[in-house]
Amino acid sequence: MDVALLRWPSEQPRRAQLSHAGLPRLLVVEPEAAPPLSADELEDWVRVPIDEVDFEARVAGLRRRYDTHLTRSAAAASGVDLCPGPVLDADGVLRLGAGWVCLPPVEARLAAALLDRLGVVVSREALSRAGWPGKVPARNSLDVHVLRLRRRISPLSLVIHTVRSRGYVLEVSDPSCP
Amino acid sequence: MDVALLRWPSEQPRRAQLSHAGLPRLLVVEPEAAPPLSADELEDWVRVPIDEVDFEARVAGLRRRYDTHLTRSAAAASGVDLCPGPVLDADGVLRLGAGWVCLPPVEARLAAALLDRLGVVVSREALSRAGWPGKVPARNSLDVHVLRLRRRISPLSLVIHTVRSRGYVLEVSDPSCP
DNA sequence: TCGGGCAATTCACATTCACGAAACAGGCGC
DNA sequence: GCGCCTGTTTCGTGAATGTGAATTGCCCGA
Repeated sequence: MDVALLRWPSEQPRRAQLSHAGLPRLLVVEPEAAPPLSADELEDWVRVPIDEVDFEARVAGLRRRYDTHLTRSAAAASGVDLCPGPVLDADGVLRLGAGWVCLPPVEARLAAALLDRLGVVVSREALSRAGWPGKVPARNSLDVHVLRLRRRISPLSLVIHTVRSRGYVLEVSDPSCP
Repeated sequence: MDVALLRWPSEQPRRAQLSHAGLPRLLVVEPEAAPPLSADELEDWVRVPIDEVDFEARVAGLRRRYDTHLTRSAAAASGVDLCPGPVLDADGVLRLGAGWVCLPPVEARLAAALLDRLGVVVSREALSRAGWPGKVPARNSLDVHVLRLRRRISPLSLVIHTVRSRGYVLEVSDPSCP
């Protein structure tokens, strides 16, 4: 997950979308425009021109706040009503509710592709491209890795259904969190 | 309550005090100095010279975050009893609940880096930088110190998980305090 | 209905590499 | 000198990935 960059105030609608989705964003304030007013910890802003070091510091700060924010909401979800879907962070850690598993590189890429289309069929070709960028894996490699991914994520109540000769579908099977 | 203004990095100790006290603060970064790294939502920074409007916007943002922060903690306090996480003081004493252990310098720095991102993956590179500032330790030095740190903190129900080829995660394993 | 054929699952290795753990040695303070 | 902290060497173990082959299951035509 990365920090979204957008212009302020011209991209205000997108800011609202991101805010609603709970995603971190950095507003680049246009000249003469007033800075945004926000109490959202997942939002920050800069005015250009800006030193590159300072810019990176703003982005890094947002990332760190987002990470701790994810951790907090994962903890909160275990206790109360919040019900975020499965989330795969940049370190290959897949979280759902209170539980988490860490995925090795290939499986992390496969999981990312499946999560992108949660509940929708993902073709074997798309999975091959996602799991092995720049290569074409042997026919069985994908099967085996799907098998291993299945076993690894089953404790999280995540299930990969096969749609014969079409592809695979990732679904949350736990009824406690539709 | 107002936002505290202080120079960075020359007033670093005061920043630590304010951070510990949970008070909002705006760091004024001195010329040529690197911006602070922080995941604290009650902290922000500016580099002078700065437009007065932008400055006020930063202060106002901190105030708003502080207000919502107060509201949240009040709600949390009224709901369930506070459950303080592990704390590492400046003398290298690590406390959690009733127990405590004292950590030697290297392990204290590693623990600080892990505590800073409790529940989140910390890369081996980040840990190396944290544990050995200005040096690059041998491959196994980090392994051995993580091993020693693991053994030292296990009585406190603190666990360091390995995320293979990515880093380490510190977690509180005691179910009495999630 | 039966069997061929294909798709998918599963197992059984082999290889490589990251990490864990023990043992040892130097240094420093009490 | 003794004990603790630290760094280094060395070896073992397990994880990640790839590959081949045996097995299962489904669809469809004879």
